[in-house]
Amino acid sequence: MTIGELAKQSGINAKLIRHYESIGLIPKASRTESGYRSYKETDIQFLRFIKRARGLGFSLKETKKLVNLWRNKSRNSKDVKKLAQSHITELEQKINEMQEMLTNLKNLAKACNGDSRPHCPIIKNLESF
Amino acid sequence: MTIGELAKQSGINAKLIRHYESIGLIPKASRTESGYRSYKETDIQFLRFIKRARGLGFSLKETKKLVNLWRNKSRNSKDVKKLAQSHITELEQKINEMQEMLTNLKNLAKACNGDSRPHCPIIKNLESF
DNA sequence: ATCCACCTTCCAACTATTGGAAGGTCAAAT
DNA sequence: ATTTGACCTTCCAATAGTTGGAAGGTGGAT
Repeated sequence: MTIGELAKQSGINAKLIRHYESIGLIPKASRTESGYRSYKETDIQFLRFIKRARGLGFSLKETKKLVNLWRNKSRNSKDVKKLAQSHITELEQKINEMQEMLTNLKNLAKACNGDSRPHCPIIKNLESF
Repeated sequence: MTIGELAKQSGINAKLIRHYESIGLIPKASRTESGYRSYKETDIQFLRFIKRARGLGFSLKETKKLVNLWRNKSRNSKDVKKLAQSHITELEQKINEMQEMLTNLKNLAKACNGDSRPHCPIIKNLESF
């Protein structure tokens, strides 16, 4: 299976698969005589795992840890949960930050006439609040 | 006023001020004979404006546009509002994405025992859902 | 004269992904 | 047999934003 086929099957494009290999997130692929990367069926599952972890917002480092836990048949679910929990906290923080930005900005935008005159509460607010 | 003093007054550190200058977000500072950057009082206001725009989540490009609108005494508040509105939309999208991640992850974490056994719904979910 | 805190520039790291350039390979059609 | 197009290879760079260090110059006080 070529990298292009794997990309199609996994939903991660070839460029990114090579990149993931280069940073050690995935192991080095075996090669054909001519130097093409060669993959097995199980690699599809592997990359899909990564894609899903990324889809939950895990960083590449966290994803790497999750992969290791996945591989480790004698893992403690505690360790997985801990990882998830800390990511949950991060997400909550970021959401709260952005939510606050959003609220502020919405209030400002509501107060702005949005016409052809220069007066603007948004600018006023940025000038000094 | 040196860059260090400006940094203290504006809340943007010296390194970043130099960087903002290098990318053209702020104009090139005048220099003393020995080559030190030299700033005026009004530069504090300027940098604070930038800091606030960043605090609302505007990108550096958007911030640059806001600076231009601020400078432009014959601006249309419409243009400011448009900028704000598109940023609001971006924020809402990102918040929604992250909120969905958060909800999914919370459900998985709740279902995970978090003990010393390997069974884990989080891993199960990543394997295939 | 020396010392410390500050300033200068340049280069690199971080996170994650994408893009291009320059070149090799495979399979099918001519 | 050769050409074409789609694929593969590596390497280097850009995106966004900030931070870090190295190597060296300057200011002011002791």
